[in-house]
Amino acid sequence: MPKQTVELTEAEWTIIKTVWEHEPCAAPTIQEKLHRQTEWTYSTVRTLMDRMVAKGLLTAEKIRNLTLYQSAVTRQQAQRGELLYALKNAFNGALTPMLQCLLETGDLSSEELTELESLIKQKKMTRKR
Amino acid sequence: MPKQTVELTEAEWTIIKTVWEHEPCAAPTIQEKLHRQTEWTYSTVRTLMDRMVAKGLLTAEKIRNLTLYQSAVTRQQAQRGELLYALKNAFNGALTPMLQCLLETGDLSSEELTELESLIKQKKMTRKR
DNA sequence: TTGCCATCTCTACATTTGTAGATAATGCTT
DNA sequence: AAGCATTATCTACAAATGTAGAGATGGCAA
Repeated sequence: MPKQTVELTEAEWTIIKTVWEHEPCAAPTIQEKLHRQTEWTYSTVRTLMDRMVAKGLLTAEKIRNLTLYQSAVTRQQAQRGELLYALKNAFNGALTPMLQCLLETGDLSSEELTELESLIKQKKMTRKR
Repeated sequence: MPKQTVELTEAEWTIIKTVWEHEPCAAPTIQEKLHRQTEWTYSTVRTLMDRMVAKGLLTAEKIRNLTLYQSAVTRQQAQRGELLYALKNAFNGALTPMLQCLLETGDLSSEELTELESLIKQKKMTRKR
């Protein structure tokens, strides 16, 4: 069964996003891809990734001299985890205020707002089945 | 000027939510209020609160033998900070996908959905001013 | 005035997170 | 076979986070 509640640190987010884009991939690859953004050395990336394996966020398979990594949680799961964390701590589990705050926070274009409306309509449909 | 990016750890969230409800208040008060929920000792609560003062999340004023605390960031600010953190890390800054994921995540009643719709309509109004 | 209770102060310590160097092993190239 | 480049291993360490005990202090009740 998949991890119930996925929680990632900021550095882990950085890593896993790159893994999702390149998996299966080796640590040096990730290091290169991130180098511009983070300046992390190979050691840093490697340590992070191995810790993530220990936590069940990634899987590693060793082939000869190369360790190939893959994500063990999906983007969806991770995103959901992040949202649930915020929901629980910042909003005491109340979804509507959270959505409200998010709407206020953002610069949404009218198109995006319209898109949201249809998402909500859709959601309404599904709900009352 | 207020802190523009507020970030709280989970323990800090627990503390500040109780402070918001009782401020100005002393550490022992917070400890009592949280006791059921967290089992934290006075020392723990106190340490946390003093660290939060150092970070500018709370303010403290000493009156004789009593230290009175108050929040230095509003609930709004803190909530926004949490959301911005999630937005940046989990959604690469893309608001719509975040909202979408949130909609999918939650058990929203039709009433809540309707409420959201009107929020969006309102937002649309404001936008095209 | 004595002692108790509430509150504070200081220090401590384990774990997690962020970061990385030094050294070893592997395997390709000549 | 030797050397070079790539990758891996192991160890380290500072800062942040979570948690708390021991002892000092101040004020009130008897």
